[in-house]
Amino acid sequence: MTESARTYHHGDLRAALLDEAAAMITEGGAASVTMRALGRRLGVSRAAPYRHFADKTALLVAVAAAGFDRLSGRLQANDGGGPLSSVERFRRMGEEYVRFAVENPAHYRLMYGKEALTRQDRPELREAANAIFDQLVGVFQAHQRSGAIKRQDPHVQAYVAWSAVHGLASLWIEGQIQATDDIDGLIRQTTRTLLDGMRVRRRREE
Amino acid sequence: MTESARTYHHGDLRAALLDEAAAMITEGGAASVTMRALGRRLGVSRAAPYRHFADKTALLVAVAAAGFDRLSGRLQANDGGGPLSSVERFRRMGEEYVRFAVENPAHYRLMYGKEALTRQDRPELREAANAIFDQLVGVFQAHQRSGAIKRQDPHVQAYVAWSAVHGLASLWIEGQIQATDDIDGLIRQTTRTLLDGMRVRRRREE
DNA sequence: CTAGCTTGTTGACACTGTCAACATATACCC
DNA sequence: GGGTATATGTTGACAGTGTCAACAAGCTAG
Repeated sequence: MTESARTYHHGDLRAALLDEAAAMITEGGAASVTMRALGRRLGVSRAAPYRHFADKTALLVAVAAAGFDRLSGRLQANDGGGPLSSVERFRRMGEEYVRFAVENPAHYRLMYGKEALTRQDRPELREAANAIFDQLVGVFQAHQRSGAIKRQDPHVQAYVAWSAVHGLASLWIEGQIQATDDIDGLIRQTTRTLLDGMRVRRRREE
Repeated sequence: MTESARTYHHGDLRAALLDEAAAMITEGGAASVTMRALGRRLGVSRAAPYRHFADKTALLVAVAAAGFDRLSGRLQANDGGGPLSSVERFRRMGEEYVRFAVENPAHYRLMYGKEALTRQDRPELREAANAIFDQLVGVFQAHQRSGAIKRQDPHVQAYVAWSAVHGLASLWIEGQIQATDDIDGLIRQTTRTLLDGMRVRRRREE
């Protein structure tokens, strides 16, 4: 009514729901997303969303999956550039990853936290997360080939690095880091410490 | 009625609520905690909890605070031991920290996630978390004094280390790490990489 | 044009957090 | 002791939630 002669059928409610849900998440966190509010905001009835998503969890899973796509795209776009050294590739990847989380805190939480998404295992999300992880593993493999870091299961190295970066993003998002507001500095310190810690060294130490 | 002549007054409802809420969190996550269910499980009416906690968030904050106490206690108990090297102190601290998270996933999530606890700033939780962080900073100060790692703002080092450990715990809890079930191995790799990365080195590199 | 599928709507149910009004037990004072 | 204030517990009520069933409107293929 307010908008251009809205017909009975919405047109593309599914996409609109995903957009609107993402907007609500940004505004007030995942907890603020309500099936009824979604309908209200889109000028549609409260049960309309159920024609497109089995339940609220399914909706949120779809939003999270979209988030993974965006993150993955950003990481890849940032990686392509020129013929970068593997050190630089890793550094950039970490920075971009944390930046995404910092810019989209609620969205990031939804993607990597199980709280809002019940405890159910969602294969779609698992796959999306795995794809990003595999990208990271690839960087470490290249990095090993260049001879800069220890030869060792790159999955383990990737887990360690991912932990550090994810942890930094999480703590920052949850407001646990207050002593400084220099997130970029912390990111640099983190990536440097990781790379130094994985570097080959003369004297073995265990 | 079922229990030893329950009187009108419960005796110590407040403590019972905290215990029961913690139990429910363990069983079904923070989302499964319901004021009404709490009353039901304790044989008390649905509004009774409101005599002890202003609202549900206050209850959960109290539970989270109790969790911080337990974690802090565990870390300290584990630290006291003998005259350990600072390397060993850090290693143990990291291990104990992750172990706590792995053993009490929902509780840990509640402590460090803002999702379940609205976005409000809770000074009590902040303080509790800070106390634990300060403990970590102390370890790094000692570690610097022993000459093993770079002289640098120990807060930064502590943030980097905390990030890695918190990230590992989070990823593990959320089921993101599946390639291996050797959490202990990952903990060791993480702490070693961190220490190596902070070690003093001959040739400077930037 | 009509039959059927898709997408939307409304009514209803059980559940939630929370408040106000009321009831009972305990603590304390004379 | 008696009596009153306070702390603690109870019930009724309200608005809000996710979700389903029954119904309605529009689109699409024959």
